[in-house]
Amino acid sequence: MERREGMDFIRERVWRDVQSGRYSGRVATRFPPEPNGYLHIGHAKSIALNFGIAEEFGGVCHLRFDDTNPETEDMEYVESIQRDVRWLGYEWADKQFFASDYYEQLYQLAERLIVEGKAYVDSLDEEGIRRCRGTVTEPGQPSPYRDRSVEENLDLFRRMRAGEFPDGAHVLRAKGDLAAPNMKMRDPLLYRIRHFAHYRTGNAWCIYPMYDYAHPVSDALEGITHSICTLEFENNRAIYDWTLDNLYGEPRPHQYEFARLNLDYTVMSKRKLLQLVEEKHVSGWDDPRMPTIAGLRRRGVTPEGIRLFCRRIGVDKTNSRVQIEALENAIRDDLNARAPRVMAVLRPLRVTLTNYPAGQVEWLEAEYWPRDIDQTGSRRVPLARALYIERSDFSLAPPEDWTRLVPGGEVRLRHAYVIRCDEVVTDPASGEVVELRCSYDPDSLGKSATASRKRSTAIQWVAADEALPVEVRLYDRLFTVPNPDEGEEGKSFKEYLNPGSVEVIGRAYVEPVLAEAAVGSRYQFVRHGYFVVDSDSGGSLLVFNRIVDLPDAFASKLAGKGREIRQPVAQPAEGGVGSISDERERVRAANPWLASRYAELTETLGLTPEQADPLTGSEEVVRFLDVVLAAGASVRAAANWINNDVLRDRKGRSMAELPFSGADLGELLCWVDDGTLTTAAAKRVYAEMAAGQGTPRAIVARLGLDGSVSEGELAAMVAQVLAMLPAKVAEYRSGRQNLLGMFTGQVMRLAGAKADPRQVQQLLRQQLAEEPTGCGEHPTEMSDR
RNA sequence: UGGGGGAUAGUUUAAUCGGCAGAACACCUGACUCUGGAUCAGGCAGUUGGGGUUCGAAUCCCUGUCCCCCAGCCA
Repeated sequence: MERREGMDFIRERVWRDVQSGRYSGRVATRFPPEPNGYLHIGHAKSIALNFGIAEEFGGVCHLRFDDTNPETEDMEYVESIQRDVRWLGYEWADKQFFASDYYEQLYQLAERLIVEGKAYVDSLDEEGIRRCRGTVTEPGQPSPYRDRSVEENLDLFRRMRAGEFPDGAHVLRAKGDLAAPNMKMRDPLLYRIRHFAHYRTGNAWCIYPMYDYAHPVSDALEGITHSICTLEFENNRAIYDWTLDNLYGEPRPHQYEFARLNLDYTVMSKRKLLQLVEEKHVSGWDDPRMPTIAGLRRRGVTPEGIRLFCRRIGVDKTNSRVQIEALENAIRDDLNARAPRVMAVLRPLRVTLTNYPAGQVEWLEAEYWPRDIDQTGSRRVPLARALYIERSDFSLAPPEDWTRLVPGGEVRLRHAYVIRCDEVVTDPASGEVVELRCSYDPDSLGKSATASRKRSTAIQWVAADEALPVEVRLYDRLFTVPNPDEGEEGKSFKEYLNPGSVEVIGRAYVEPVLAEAAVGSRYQFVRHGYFVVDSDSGGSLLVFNRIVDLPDAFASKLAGKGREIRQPVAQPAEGGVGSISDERERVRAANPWLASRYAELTETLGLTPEQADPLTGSEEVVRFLDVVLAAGASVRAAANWINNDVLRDRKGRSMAELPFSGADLGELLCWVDDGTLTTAAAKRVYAEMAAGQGTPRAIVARLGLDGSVSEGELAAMVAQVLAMLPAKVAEYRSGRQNLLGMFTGQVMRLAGAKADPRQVQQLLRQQLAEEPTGCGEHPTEMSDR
């Protein structure tokens, strides 16, 4: 783990914690599904993140079932989750846990919170609690039960556990802050009464902990270091921290949030997926159109393909929607190297080779792999007088650039002969083409194409009588719109279901060699896509699922353009009222002294309103400014430095808490004003001051910023930098002027802050302008001039 | 509306805490090909708007805009 470059923000956090020894170098993550549904591709992102981090940092990842709600959870889901995580290629060994195993500890810890006066039993009903919670703009009101004694709370809580009360009679709540702007902190619920048999603990409990309480404690119990969850839990972090700060000390687990995955043309919420299953819009959780892990597996996608996809989409905090093409492409990239090629005809058109002897069958050698795949192997394919080719490989009226078969034209049968279409037989009634009568060129087998045949495509085919009839299921996106969750007003996501999301071809033909294909084996049907043998195969009938099709450059060209481009939303023109500056304006309106100082700054001291505004928002800032000015600094410098640097460092504190005084800053600014220090040097000094490293005078002395670099020294450093970057120098000379900033940065790093960047740039321009002495290809030699 | 989070090519994302805006997918050209696949070469295209500080800003300051989350005894 040397390089942090390219790490997502969570890995970077973990990396820093490992470096700093925050957890003695330990890394423990967890994947915490609730067993109330099947895992989907969004979970795969989380699984890859949590297990991936554990692998990369030599840590562990726990599989924990977050089962705190008996009403929705079930063993079936536990088993499906185990199966899916394992299938994705992750191993948790003995690190499998259940929140339900912690019920007793959770309960004891809750009693402790009660004893410490941090939790209470509330006897308000659901409606009452809701009313007392307030709204996002109004604070909540305390429940009349909030001030019960510890004894009473303890007694009630124990009787809750003992089953003395019906559902909803009481709850245990944390004593939070009812006025907290974060709604989650307004006395969050810790326990509720549920007389409901739990799938693991049966009737042992009738009170169940809430997520916000059970989750952090479970993390702590297991020694988790980094608790990674999705963005919608950001507000819950406050309770997470509250719980663990009260029950455990540092080092303790901390929560980090990332954006969940959204995929175009599908839905990703468990509720909606459950609906699709229960209402039979799909055949089950493992319907090949479902974004579930089970569905993807049935579809024929490999775990490696899914992991490749997860790697490519990355991890961030930005809400995003990933294009379905990204998934499809990862799947293809994975399958390309592992699926042998075979021929299949999905929509057959009969071809008779008129000059091929009836009754003769010729078995031709055919490679399984194209040249560019590093695998070998072949099978034999039967050729006979009667064949099928793809209907779409023949055209009576071909579009421009057509390279397949036309009347009178030739085409290569893949792995076999070149044929010519001599006659087209049509159904007199419908006009439909029913048969092609062709002649083959016996001399064309294995011969490379002659110039005249060069532009023909090699099409797939099967021998009509020898081919194996199979069922083929072609899957397409489940929904007709990219985001079914956000359709028109009042429309359910189900109204966007794609009626053509599956097409079953009851009788397609494949090479006889596939007769022995096992369930789950994957092939590329040449020019069609990747297919897998479905578990519905049985008896004499094989069933193939299309996993993903192949890009078809010709088809997309014919269709016109590529995918539609989403228009960015137009931004309304500016206007409106700024809240922070508004606030300052209100302050000034109520404070004549501030108002007069604002007027003075703008009218007689030459500041713009934008500069004067932040300076006059409070009296302490104005007083600070006065001290800076008294020390002799110019108004302009004082205003800029206070606005851009001091106010940032003060954030959330008072001016008095700054580790330096106005006089210090004034002194520093004087040196800038009179040229003693460069701006760059002053920034450096200021940074030290802000870090509490002493007075400006002391810092200048300590860093050796007094005095200056001689022009000669500087010129030498410039030359040295240019010598180290010959390629960049060449680029610059050929016109990439914006490299000057990079050169400047390099020299400044070498010279330290006391060099004047303006002087550096002047020297750089000079040296770079000098002609490369006739050795443009060897710019290294330019260094010592 | 209070609070929390977010905004970099069409999409998903990098950029060593102020110094070369880089990649992948998509799209377009071309080469190659017994898959209109793959591969290879090239191209199009970006810092949410406006001001400021600085030699230099995606990054710092000010000020707008847009998007997401929170008022379950779900997780």
